[in-house]
Amino acid sequence: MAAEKEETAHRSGCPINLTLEVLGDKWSLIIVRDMMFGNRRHFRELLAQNEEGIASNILADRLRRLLAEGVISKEDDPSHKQKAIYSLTEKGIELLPVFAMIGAWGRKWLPVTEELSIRAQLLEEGGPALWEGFMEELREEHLGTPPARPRVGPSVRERLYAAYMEVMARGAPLPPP
Amino acid sequence: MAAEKEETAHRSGCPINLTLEVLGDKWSLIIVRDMMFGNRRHFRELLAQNEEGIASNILADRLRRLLAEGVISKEDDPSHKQKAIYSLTEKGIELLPVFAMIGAWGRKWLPVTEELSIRAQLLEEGGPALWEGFMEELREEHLGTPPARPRVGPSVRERLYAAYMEVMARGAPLPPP
DNA sequence: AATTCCAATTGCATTTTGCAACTGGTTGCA
DNA sequence: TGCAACCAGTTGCAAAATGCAATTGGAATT
Repeated sequence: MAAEKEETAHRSGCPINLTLEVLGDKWSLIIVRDMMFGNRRHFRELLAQNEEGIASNILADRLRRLLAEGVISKEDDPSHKQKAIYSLTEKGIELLPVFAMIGAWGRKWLPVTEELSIRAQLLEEGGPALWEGFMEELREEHLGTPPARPRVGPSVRERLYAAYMEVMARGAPLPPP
Repeated sequence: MAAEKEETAHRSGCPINLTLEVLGDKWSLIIVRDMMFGNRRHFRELLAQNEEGIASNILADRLRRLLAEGVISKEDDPSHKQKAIYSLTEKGIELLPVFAMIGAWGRKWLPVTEELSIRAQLLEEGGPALWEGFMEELREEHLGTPPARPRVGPSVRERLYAAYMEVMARGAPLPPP
């Protein structure tokens, strides 16, 4: 028998490198972003509502990989025999601070549009306290974890969405119908 | 004449997406990491001392792209007519918090080796105050910015390197000769 | 019974990656 | 002065990844 000692061979044991081996392409984090901030849980939602126009074969491939890496999980939708529900795992939820930092950097240095960067701005201004609140919400939604204490007022996701809508209402260029 | 209205076409104006368009591959951040934490400034250093074994054509291509994106800069080495010195720009230096978060995530969730993750651990424990100190050092080294106030004691880079050597001395597996 | 919805898969052309060898020039040393 | 080592890449080529459009087989809706 040939050797197959471990799961996969890695280029190195450096945390930066290993993260890039898992997430270092142009689509994986886009999908996690849509699940996290856009609350997309089905293949169709991820495909049709994606801002960047991901192709269905790429989406299927990346979902498979993220699943294999334990960043997301997949289960049957009880109401539809052929619908699958994708959820973030704790490993995936904890990518939030990474998104916050990447978003802040992109907002500062790249030609972002206002309506798509307002969420990044709020996340940056809210800091770790807001991140933790959002992660708690994600644990409720994706892991079924009961809330430590009942929430008062709108959720972080609702606040992010409200800010987005407000920018849009102020006359930001409309996204394609 | 055909239309060529802007520099490049983007998939969307989302900060996450734009960052991925610039850095979303398996090598770009590896190169920035080596420049930032390993103090590699020449092509040969980046090529030969790279832990993951980058190929020279990939390295040349990524340096070209990072240069075009303004993440790094390039100048002639006055001492060697054919040596080029690569430096981080402010835009590149400000990737440090992104590295800190990615490193923390990788350290928690991926099979890192101790000797290659000790730096990530120190960066995580040091928090934003340490990051700012390191970024100040990088501005001195790469931008020539005079220090706001003279440094006392070892630099952040020296401290990170000392911790790495200490782990190695404790008997971590040796890297290949 | 027909249409729409669902999560993908297939075929194919294009692009990117990875590997090894090589290039034209410069520098250091005997 | 000559030669080896060093420098920043480039070249050629095979393999893999990506992008696009069309399609699949079954399930829910009307």
